[in-house]
Amino acid sequence: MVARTRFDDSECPVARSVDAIGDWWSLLIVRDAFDGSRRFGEFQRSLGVAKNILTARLRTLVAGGVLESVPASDGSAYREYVLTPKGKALFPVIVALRQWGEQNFFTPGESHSELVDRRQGHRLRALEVLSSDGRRLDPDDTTVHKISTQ
Amino acid sequence: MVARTRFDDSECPVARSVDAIGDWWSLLIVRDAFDGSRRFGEFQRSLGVAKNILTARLRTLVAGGVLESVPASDGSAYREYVLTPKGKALFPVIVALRQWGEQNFFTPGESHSELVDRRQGHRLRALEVLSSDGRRLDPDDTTVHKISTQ
DNA sequence: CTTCTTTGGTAGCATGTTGCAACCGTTGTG
DNA sequence: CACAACGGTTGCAACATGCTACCAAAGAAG
Repeated sequence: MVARTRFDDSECPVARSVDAIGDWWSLLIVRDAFDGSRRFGEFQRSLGVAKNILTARLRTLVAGGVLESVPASDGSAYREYVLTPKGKALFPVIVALRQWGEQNFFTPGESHSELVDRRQGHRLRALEVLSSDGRRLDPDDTTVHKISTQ
Repeated sequence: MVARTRFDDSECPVARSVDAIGDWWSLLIVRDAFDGSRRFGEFQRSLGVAKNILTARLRTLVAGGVLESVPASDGSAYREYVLTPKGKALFPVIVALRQWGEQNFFTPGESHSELVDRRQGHRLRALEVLSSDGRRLDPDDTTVHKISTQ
């Protein structure tokens, strides 16, 4: 599916997002980028992914405007991969997946990595889906509308 | 990767979530479930996915506790697939992907489906990542901590 | 109760993608 | 200058995907 079936033409934003990211590896690359990974080798060691796959995914992410290839920050001749603004905008997606995982796939007390507020070292507040006037919304409180924007 | 490489043993909640969902089709199935699809045929027509793939994905999602197979609500002998509480907890993930897609992959004025507050018909508020004391957090304001919970 | 259609799959096969291991040029290091 | 590390590329085997055809059970029509 990754390369053959495309959702680009879908009018569902979820489908376009999914298509733009590419596959799960790509999402984990983005996660690592949020966690500070920048270099090819860092991603490779962290993920344990085959190098040819990593190469392909990094290329896709750069082509899709999620990552950007920049000169290495340490002055070496190598390059680094950093999140673009579009990539950083994936933050809520990663946080949402992280919180879902924490709540559903860890037994209480089981060790896991944790995303914390840098200033206070505290865990983040759980994401909330809110209406425009600030009410907390459950899935059942929402409905999908086919519209022309305008 | 979907079936061979497993992230189950990872201590990163994002990886476990990704592994639990399975693949992109599964996520789109979940999206459709949020949008009201319940029957095999509904998912199949909506997604255009091959039936054997859909069969496999539905099974995985049921096995993973995301969906549940229940008797059809219309009294027929067929079965329906509905979100479990764990599945409904994916709501912020879907909303986050949707908002990212809306903001990055549609030209202003381009038609797309929209998730609205059922009560008022308004668009949802953009998801915000917040600290425990309610400050809005950017990716750079956070850091990943390896901890033992407790 | 008989036939036709819909539903919800399964089976087999061609094709595409993934993962692995080996290789390789360039860059950094002692 | 030698040697290791980095960042890939290539080829191949194994696996997963997508397509089409097929099929049994259920529902609808008469």
